[in-house]
Amino acid sequence: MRGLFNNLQIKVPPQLYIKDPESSALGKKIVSEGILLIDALGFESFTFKKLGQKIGSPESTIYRYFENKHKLLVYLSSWYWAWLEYKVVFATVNITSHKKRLQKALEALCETVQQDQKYDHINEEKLQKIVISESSKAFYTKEIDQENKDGYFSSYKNLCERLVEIVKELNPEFKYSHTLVSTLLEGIHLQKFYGEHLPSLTNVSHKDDRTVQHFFETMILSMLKNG
Amino acid sequence: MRGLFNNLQIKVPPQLYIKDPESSALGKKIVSEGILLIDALGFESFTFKKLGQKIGSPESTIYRYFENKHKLLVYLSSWYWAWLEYKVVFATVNITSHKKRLQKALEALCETVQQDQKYDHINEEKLQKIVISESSKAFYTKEIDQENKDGYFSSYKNLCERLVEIVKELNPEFKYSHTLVSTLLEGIHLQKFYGEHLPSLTNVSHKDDRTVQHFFETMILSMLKNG
DNA sequence: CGAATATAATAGTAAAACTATTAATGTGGC
DNA sequence: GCCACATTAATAGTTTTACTATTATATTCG
Repeated sequence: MRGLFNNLQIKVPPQLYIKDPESSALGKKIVSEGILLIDALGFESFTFKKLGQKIGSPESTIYRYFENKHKLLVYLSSWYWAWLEYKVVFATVNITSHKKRLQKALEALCETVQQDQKYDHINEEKLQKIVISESSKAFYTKEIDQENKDGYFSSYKNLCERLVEIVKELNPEFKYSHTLVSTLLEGIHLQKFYGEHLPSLTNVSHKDDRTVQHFFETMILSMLKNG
Repeated sequence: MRGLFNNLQIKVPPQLYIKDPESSALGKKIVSEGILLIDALGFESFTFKKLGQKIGSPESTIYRYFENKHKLLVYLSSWYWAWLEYKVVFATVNITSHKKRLQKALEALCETVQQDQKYDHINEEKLQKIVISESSKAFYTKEIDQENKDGYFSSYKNLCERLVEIVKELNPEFKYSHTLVSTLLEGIHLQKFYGEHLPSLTNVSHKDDRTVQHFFETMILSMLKNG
């Protein structure tokens, strides 16, 4: 995927920020250093004050870009989902075999991001780590219904729809394509997380992308055949 | 499942509490009112101070039972997993057909708990809601490796092992039984959560236990046949 | 009944999660 | 090049959270 997106701007729902962080150098710095700091400290210990110290700005400046750290997390997750959607689209374009399309999509979803080629100011490798370990906190809140209504999760939904299309090509009769796809997406991250931290709950070992991919390919193909 | 466990004590790893909340009336009140309050406020807004006000005790008293609210959450989750394990065991005992055993286990896992029969002082209905929306926060922390080493997640692992046995009966050759079971357990909760809050990501509707059960039964049986 | 233990009542601290105010700096238009 | 305007820096302040500490008052258990 090297350099593929150099001229593409990933779109994130604007209700997630106060001022678009892509619109200034400081905004980009907030995002790029924010990723590094959340990855280093974990979301609970991450604060705007610490981020301010890291980038040499007062925390009040960061508040002019993001209402609070929760919204920053939703923003980062959305960016990741939108980026993944592009990866899936490019990986499957021009491929005609339905099965091959599924396999290519799964490969894009399961691969552990390498640090060699960065999209602009964003470290996708660390962002992926954040999404794996922190992104569920973005929707397990009491405000989810309102935030959903306000479109906070549209990037994730877009990715899901994209994958539902690929599933439906293989079996248009299948009744649970959305359930299958959402189980897949969360399942991939869960298995990677377990592989690293709770190995007794999984058969995949750390950074073993192939096993994850093979498991979920088997899952989808056999369900579409028998479901 | 009415009254089945009236004389059974659910065991939770003792490293999760400072003083066993089952050992005093106040401890039980902390747990029972804690469940209600976390359900009402969400875990982020829940504090020991608010819980203290609700039970008429100072927060310092609660700290003598639980080190912090994170450990209370791990305690509650562990109680739930241990309780679910018993449910699965009782649902499958004396059943000889391997397939029937799986179906009974899935039924126990998927059913939405009713409030009619309470285990002792614990409101399982609300506890289940908490586990669905909050329990992932119990392990998505920076301390997971140490906490895992300290045995915080043994109840969950026990439940997984129990289900792995049932899967292995059906196909002893299957290489991904742990991955299958952990995908199942999280998947059930995820689908219930989506059914309630993000319906466009799922084909199950709110409290539609049968669809969830059927989906995962199809998933397991078809994977064991084709994997 | 007395000693240990649990709980209540109260106070206090450091940090988190903001909000507000003013000063300095930069930038775009004329 | 300078003025207007917007952005950022510097600083301070508030409320709440997540604890810790101290002492007084009940309880209970040997």
